[in-house]
Amino acid sequence: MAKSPKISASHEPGGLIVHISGLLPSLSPAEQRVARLVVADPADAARRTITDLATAAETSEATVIRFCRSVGMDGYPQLRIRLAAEAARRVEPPDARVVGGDIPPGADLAQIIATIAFNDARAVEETAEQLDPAVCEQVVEAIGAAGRIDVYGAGASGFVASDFQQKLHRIGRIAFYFPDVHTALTSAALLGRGDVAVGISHTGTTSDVIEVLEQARARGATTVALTNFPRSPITEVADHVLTTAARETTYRSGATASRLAQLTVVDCLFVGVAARSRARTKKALEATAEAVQSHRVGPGRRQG
Amino acid sequence: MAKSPKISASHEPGGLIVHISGLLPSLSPAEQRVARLVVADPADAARRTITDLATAAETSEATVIRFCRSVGMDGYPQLRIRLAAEAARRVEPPDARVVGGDIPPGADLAQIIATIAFNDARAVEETAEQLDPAVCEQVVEAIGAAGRIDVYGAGASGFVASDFQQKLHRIGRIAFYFPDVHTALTSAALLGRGDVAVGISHTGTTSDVIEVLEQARARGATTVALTNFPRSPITEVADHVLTTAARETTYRSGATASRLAQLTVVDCLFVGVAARSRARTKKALEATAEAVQSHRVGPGRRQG
DNA sequence: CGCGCTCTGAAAGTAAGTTTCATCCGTGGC
DNA sequence: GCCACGGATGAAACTTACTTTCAGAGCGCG
Repeated sequence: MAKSPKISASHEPGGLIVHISGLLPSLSPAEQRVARLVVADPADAARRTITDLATAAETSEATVIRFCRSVGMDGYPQLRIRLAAEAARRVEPPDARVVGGDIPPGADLAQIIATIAFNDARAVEETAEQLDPAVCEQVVEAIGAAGRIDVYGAGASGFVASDFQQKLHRIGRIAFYFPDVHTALTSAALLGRGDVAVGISHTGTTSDVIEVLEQARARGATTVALTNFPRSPITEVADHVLTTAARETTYRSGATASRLAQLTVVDCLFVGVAARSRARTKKALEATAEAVQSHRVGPGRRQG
Repeated sequence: MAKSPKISASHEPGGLIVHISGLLPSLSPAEQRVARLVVADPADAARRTITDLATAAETSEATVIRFCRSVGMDGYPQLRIRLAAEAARRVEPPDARVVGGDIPPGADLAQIIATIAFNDARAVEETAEQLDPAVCEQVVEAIGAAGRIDVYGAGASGFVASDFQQKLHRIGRIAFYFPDVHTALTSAALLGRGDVAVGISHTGTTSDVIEVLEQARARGATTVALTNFPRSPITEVADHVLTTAARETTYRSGATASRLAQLTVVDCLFVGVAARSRARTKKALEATAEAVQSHRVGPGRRQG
């Protein structure tokens, strides 16, 4: 009874393979053949059935089971699962990611996708990391208490501005966005104390947006700038500056990465504002959700 | 026939869980119960035997097998192994992150930011992981060769559609976006062989977009759908289906996460198309960059 | 109201995993 | 040299897990 062939492996979640190769010399010849197969290619072993593996190791199923017990598993299924898990974990590092910014000319689409996703995700994460919660808080406060909110942005940043406007509108705040500079200027001229103006510009140098923000500030509104560059001109006309962290990249994927970063910031502000007044917000959101319901088709089930 | 209930999962080494949650709404009730258990705790599911899992989901083994097939697996053992592998890989967030998606009522802004950023970045990464390069390739080909490209999208997806249109336009492709359904329908009616129509809808159930895409297809155009749900109605009128992988979240941050995922896909397509014809693209990009230069202030670099 | 449809679980059937046991083979005692 | 012993091994019996089949339930539709 004392002769337990089972060597506990439960305490080492990570090192199953190592564990097995350590035990290898202490195993019987037939079990060693099994062990070698397993160590050589865990993922492959995990895919095999016990009969399959036994055949490959030129032995019987019984021996494979004995092997499982020898390395501390209850049975073959458990070994399989542990192997699969182990294999998955150790596959990760060898992915030579194209971390740089630019896409190599000869890249295939899979590579392009990986690169873009990496950069995009990175931009989002890094933006969040460097966002100053205190500044956000102030902005949220200002927006939450504002009589009216104007959001400015041109070109690519215009989409984000428009998105922000729509979000605020959905939770019942009075917000505007103007695709046209002149209209925006006019609107800015009508702002006053307690109102908020948000200017979005990736480079922070878009003169249209700066001008409008300046105007808003002159009228007494609280101004907020969202840009990638903390010392760009737009920051000079802003009471609060929020920055994104899209690396300087080429025109190619950079544009989108910075957009995503901006959207993330906008989302944070939005949720912040929404969280400030749960009840009112929820009601507004439900109302708008219902409004579009009739434009949805079917139950979304399979084969129509 | 082409319409197999099996949605290929073989090309996505990482995104099984995401894949499953995307498929969730298209599954039958009993299968959904199984799916939810699996998504909620993949590692645990991998440990269970099929009978066990069936019992836990209050259904029969047969249903579990059906579920396996529905998500593209050969059988239960394969699912188990894939789940184990997946679970192992995602052990990453051992920190008590608010992964669920929803924001707790008492959360402070820093927490909110962390949560949002995490979910957003996640959506981007997971979308890229499960994107099928082969399908992308076909879409890129089609767009690259198209006489004309129409991009459709309503509401939030409209921003993305518009973004895509603008991108394509910037590299010299003839692309259109219509904020209005009727105009879009009219345009779709004018499409023909060799043209491409792209429909964007997160839920895949937006009737306006589906109708327009259907129209485009009837006219002989190549149709592309971009949605989060691989079996939603919109996929039935599309020649190529691209999916995003934003988890089902509440309206709050979910909306932005799905937007980011969509933008990432659009960006991939864009870069793909651009890469197809470097020379022409580059010239077009430089020209457009110059055009907005006069609207920039100062030296365009940081220190304003 | 009945037809056809999908969804579902019970039960039968098959394959996988586990145990048992007889055999083999090397070792050491007599 | 012969025999008893014990671990290692695989064949076969056995058990459990997985898969398929099928009939009934429920639902939408004409």
